[in-house]
Amino acid sequence: MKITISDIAKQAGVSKATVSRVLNHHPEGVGAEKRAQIQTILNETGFQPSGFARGLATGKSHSIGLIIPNITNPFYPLLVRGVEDALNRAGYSLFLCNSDGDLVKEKDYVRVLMEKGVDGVILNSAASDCDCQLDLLEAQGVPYVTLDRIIEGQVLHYGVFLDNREGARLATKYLLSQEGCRLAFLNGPADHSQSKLRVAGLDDVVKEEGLPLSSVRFFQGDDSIQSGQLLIGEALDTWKQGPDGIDLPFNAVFAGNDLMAIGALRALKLYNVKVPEEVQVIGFDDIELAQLVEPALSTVSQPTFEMGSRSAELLLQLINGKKPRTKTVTMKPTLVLRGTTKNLNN
Amino acid sequence: MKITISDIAKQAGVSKATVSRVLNHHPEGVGAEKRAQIQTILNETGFQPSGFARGLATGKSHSIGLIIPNITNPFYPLLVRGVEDALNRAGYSLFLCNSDGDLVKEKDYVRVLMEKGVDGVILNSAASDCDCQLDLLEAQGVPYVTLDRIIEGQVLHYGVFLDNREGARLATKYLLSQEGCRLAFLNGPADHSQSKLRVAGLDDVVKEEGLPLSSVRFFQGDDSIQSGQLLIGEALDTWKQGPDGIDLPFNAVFAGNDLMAIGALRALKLYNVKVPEEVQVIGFDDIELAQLVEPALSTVSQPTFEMGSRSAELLLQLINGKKPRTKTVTMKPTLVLRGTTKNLNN
DNA sequence: CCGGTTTACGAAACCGGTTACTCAAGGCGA
DNA sequence: TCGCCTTGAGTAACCGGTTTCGTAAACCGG
Repeated sequence: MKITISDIAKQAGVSKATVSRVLNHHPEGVGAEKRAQIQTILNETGFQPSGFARGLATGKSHSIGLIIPNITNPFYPLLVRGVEDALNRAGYSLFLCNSDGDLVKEKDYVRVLMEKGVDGVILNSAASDCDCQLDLLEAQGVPYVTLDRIIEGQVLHYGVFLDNREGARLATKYLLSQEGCRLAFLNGPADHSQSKLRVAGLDDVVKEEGLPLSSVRFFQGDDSIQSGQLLIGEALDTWKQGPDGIDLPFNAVFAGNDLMAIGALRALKLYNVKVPEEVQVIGFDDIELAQLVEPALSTVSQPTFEMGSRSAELLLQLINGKKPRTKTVTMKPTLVLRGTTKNLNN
Repeated sequence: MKITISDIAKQAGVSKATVSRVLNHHPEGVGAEKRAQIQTILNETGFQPSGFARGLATGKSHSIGLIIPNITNPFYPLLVRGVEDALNRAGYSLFLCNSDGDLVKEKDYVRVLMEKGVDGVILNSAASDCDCQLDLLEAQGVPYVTLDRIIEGQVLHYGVFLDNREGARLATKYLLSQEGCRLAFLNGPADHSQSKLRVAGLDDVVKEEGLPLSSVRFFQGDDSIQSGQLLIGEALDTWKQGPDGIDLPFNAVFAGNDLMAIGALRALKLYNVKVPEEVQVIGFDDIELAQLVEPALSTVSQPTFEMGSRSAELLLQLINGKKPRTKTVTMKPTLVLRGTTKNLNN
C-alpha cells in the first residue's frame, strides 16, 4: 500500500499537520530539530504526497492544459516545447490536447481539463467565431490565455499574438515594390483570425502602393501542402493550356503559411518554372522545413518557441494572481530572405 | 463557488450516494424515474464532478504520462498523435513530458507523474542502460509500457517495438547486394538500443554477403541533421584533398535516421556529388520530411502513428487489468525506395 | 515573579467524491 | 398469509492531504 502522510506522522511521533508544514516548507510552526528529523524520514521513505488529496484541499493541481489543432502540423512542436519548458521550469505539468480544429472536440477538452482541475488553459483556438469554450472557463474562473488566434465576440482577453498583419505587410511590400510584380496570394482557412489579419496586411500594402485590388490574384487554400500544390498547379495548368502561352499568370507567390508555399514550390517545379527567376515565393511561419527545401524558402519568421514560453509565463502570472503589465503580448515577425526570392538590395 | 455533488443531491432531494450512482451510470440502486430526474438536473446545471475528489476516492485519474526525448524532433509528433488519439478515444488524457534524453529529468518526470496519480506511463526512455525510473513505477505498481527502446538489465516488460534489426537489414541488404557497393554507415547515439540493433542488422548482412567488416565505413553521429552533414562533409573533404581524387570514399550511405541522412544529402550536394548516380542514400524512420527533400529520401519506414496508438492501447489493457496476449508488440519496418536510390529491379 | 505575547504543535474540520453497509418496502412462491 | 429475496435509496466511513483554531509552554520586559 502506498505510504501516506499519516504513516510519516506516526513514524515521527508527530501530527499530520506538522508533517504537512514540513512538506510545504512553511517557515512557522515547526522547531528546527523536529523539522530536520521529519525531513530525514521524508527523504528516507521517498514519500510522495497524493496530488489528489492535495488538489482537493487546495484547489490547485500544478497542471495546465494546452489545446492546439494538431501536433502533427510542423508549426506546433516548437510552440509546444516552448510552453512545456516554461511550465516545467515553474513546476507545472502539461496536458496536451489535439482539437483538429473541431469546436466540439475543443469544448470537450476544455470540460475534461476543468474536471482534472487544471490551474489554467492555453488555447490555440480552432476558429475565431465562437467563444463557447471560453464561457466554460470564464464561468469557473479558470485562468486562460489565447495563443495567436483572436476570438471574436470576446472582450479582448489575455493572450500572446504574432503581429500577423505586419508580417503580411513585410512580405507583400517586398514583392509588390518590385517592378512589374504580379502577385498571387494563397490564403489560409478564411475563418482563422490569422488569415484575416494577413489579408488585411496585404490590403494595406496594395493600397499604399496605389494598386487596384484586382492586381493580386487570390487563392483560397487550407494551410496544407496539398492545397498549395493544387491551387498553384491548377493555375499553371490553365495558363499552359491558354492561347497566349507567354506570360505566367503571376511572377510572385505569397502564401499564408509555409506548407502551402512548399506546395506551391512543388507545383512550380513540376511545371518547370524557375524559382526565384521566374516566380518568387514567400511563405509564412518559418517552420524548420523552410530551411530544408530546395531552394530554401524565404518566409515571414515568427518566434514560435518564444510565443509558447511567453504564453505559459503569462498564464502562470494569471494563476499566481499577479496582474501582468499588459493584457496581450504581441510579437514581431521578421522577413527572412532565402533562396526563393531574388534578394535584390533595394 | 463551484457546484458540488451535495448541491445536486439537495436540489434533487436525494442523497449524494444516489447522485453518484447516476453520475457513474451504475445500473443498480436507482429507480428509473428518479434517475431521469437527477440526470436532468445534472444536465441543466452542467455539473462537473471534481477529478480530485474522484481520484482520491477511486485511485484513478484517467490520465497517463508520455515521456519522450523531444517533441521538436520530427519523429515524435506523429507518435504522440497516435498515443493521444488512442487515449482520447478511451477517455484518457495525456501528460506530455520532454526529457531531452536526460536521465535525471526523466526520473523527475516519473516522480511528478506519479504524484499526479497517472494511471500509467508510456516511456520512450533516454538510454538503455538504466532502469531507475522504472523502479519507481514498479515500486508503486504503476503500469507502464516502454516504447521502441529496450531498457537493458530489466526483465523484459510490456512494450511496443520496431524490429530495428530487420529494418537495418533491409536497407543494408539493398545497398550491399549491388555490385561494387562501398557503404558508409552513419550510426545514431551509441547508447540507444535502436542504434545497437541497427548495427546488428547491418552486421548480419555483412556476414551473409561474406564481406569483411572493414568494408563498411563507420561514422558515429548523434541523430541530428548537423552531425550527418558534418560527418559526410568531412569525409568528402579529406577525399577531395587527397592525392587520388578519383574514387569517392563510398558510393552508398545508410544513416541511422532520416535527419542524419538529410544532413548527408546536404553535404553531398555541397560537394556536387550526384545522388543517386554517384552515391545512394537510405535513411531510417520515414519522417514526413523524407518525402519533401530533393530528391525524396529512400528510407526504412516505421508505422510511427500505429506504434503510438498500439502502445497506448497496450497500456490501457494493463490499466484495466486485462492480460495482453503478448508482452511485446513488434512492428515491421518496410523499405521505401524513393529518389536517393537507383531502384534497379533485382 | 507576573501578565502578556510569541511559538510549537495537535485536534479536528474540511475538500468532494465513492462505496460498503443498512434498512425498509415491495414482489413472489409456498 | 408468512417468510425470503430483491431492489431503491440513505448513512457514514473512507480517500490523504491542508488549514483553522486552540492550547500549553516558552519567552519577554518591567
